[in-house]
Amino acid sequence: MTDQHAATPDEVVPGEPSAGGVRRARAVIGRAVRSTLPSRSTGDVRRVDRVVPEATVARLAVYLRALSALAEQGVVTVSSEELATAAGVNSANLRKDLSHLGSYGTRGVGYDVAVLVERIENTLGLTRRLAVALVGVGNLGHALAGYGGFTTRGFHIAALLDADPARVGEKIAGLVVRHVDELPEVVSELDIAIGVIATPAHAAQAVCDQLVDCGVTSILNFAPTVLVVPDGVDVRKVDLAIELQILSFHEQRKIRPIGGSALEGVS
Amino acid sequence: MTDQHAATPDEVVPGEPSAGGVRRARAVIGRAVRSTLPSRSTGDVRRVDRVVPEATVARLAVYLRALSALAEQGVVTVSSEELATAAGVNSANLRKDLSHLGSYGTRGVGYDVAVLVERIENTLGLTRRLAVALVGVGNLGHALAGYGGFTTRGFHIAALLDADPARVGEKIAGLVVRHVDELPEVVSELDIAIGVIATPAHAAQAVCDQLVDCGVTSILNFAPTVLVVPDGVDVRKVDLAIELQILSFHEQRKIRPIGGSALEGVS
DNA sequence: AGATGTGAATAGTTTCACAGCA
DNA sequence: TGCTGTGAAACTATTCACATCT
Repeated sequence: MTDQHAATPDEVVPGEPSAGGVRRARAVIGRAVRSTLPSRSTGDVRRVDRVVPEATVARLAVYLRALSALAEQGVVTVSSEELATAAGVNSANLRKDLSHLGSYGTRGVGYDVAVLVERIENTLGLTRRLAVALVGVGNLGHALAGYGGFTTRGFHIAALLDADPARVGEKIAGLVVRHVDELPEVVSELDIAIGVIATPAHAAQAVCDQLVDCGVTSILNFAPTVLVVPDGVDVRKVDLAIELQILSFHEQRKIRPIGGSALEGVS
Repeated sequence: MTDQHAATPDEVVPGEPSAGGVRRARAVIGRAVRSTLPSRSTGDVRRVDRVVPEATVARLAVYLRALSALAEQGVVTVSSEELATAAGVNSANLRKDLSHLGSYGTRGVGYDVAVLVERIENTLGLTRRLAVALVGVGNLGHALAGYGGFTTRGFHIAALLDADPARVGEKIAGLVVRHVDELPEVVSELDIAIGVIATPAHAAQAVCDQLVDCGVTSILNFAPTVLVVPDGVDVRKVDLAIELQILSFHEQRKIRPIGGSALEGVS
């Protein structure tokens, strides 16, 4: 199924039951995902069918970042309390999350940072380095191409594409921009696993269709549009306007009436 | 929820119960928010205390965009089915969402597009135009400054700031970059309601603290860091690396074993 | 008829609280 | 003793199914 997702965290645009062959992307958040995991980082063969809830997956990435920072500082062990604080979550939530990956902590002690890093990287599939194609090198795409975010572990931008002939041939961040019509060759030659759409809204669906036709089944969409994709394609969406509007909603709620029985707290 | 939130939906990094005075940002997604609403777009005085769930708020912004497109096409009425399709959600979900704003549909007919637009804009607080300050005009910040996303209804970028003296004075998108130390004056002079952090990770917490000190209580964070903020401050986060890692997780799950009892679907 | 609005059922997520192990 | 791992409880969200109204 497909995932149509609002970043955001949060985020959070749900799926829809099927109608024809093509349906809306399923919500990334909300459903647990069956996962076959090696049960230990030692080379044992036992495999356990586990379920990692969507909400947990999103947080694992956060834990991973916090753990990497700890590892750099030479920290060897963390308690759930410490790591939870660093990640901004409740410690019980963290323990529950980690329990979905198996038991890797030591009671009375905590978690071994290195072991946990490896375990999470494995779960998220970050041992491979997935090739990313970025379509649309306008304002935002240009910035994304040079942004450090992609060079994080597990990904590399392998190709830049644009529909504008004037931009084709331009060199950005060491890559030459190719025409979007070359997508089929680019995808197969470079083994593209993830497509990032940073085009204007009106072009996004067409680009998305092209990506899907080329066999790309994971898409990150920065264009302010709902993408329609076939089953089996995951779409996540990052939408500035929506984030701002959500903040606006809460901002509005903060304004206290003058004689003020203020709204209790904000939460 | 403090919204420490992944665009994405997913996002979806929860808050944490208090510990000292300063706690983690509360999760934006997950808790309903009490909202005092005028009950009709007619000028009647009746006010109803309603609750709008967080998940609903996030979707209202999506509905709004779809409705605007419909309005431009001259469409006067939509059914929940049509609008739900355009927004990529289940129609029952949409109806439930809208029911939180009151009853604005007509049975047997559908919803009046214009009425619904106004109703949602009101709920999201988009009648005011909130002033946004963008801190960090590096790669990403530069792009955001020029990006159309902010000029969406309800917002305008009022100030650009950076810590790098070499960048101060530069003119971007019609605005002169000011030094981040001028934040207090900038915030009060321009009545900044939302701070956008597009700095490197290591600078983000300091900038966040400055914003909060200046009285800004809504923050959109593009830096890959968990921000710690006092109660009452909302943080939403857009995190590229996390989005990619979530896609990676699902990508990994798609790979079928060769003799393959494939994993059934992906969901 | 046809579509809304909503109670009830279901599903997913977070938090509590504590048993159990190091 | 201290911290993990986890059942159970609480809460939030989604979907179904249908009464209700135009």
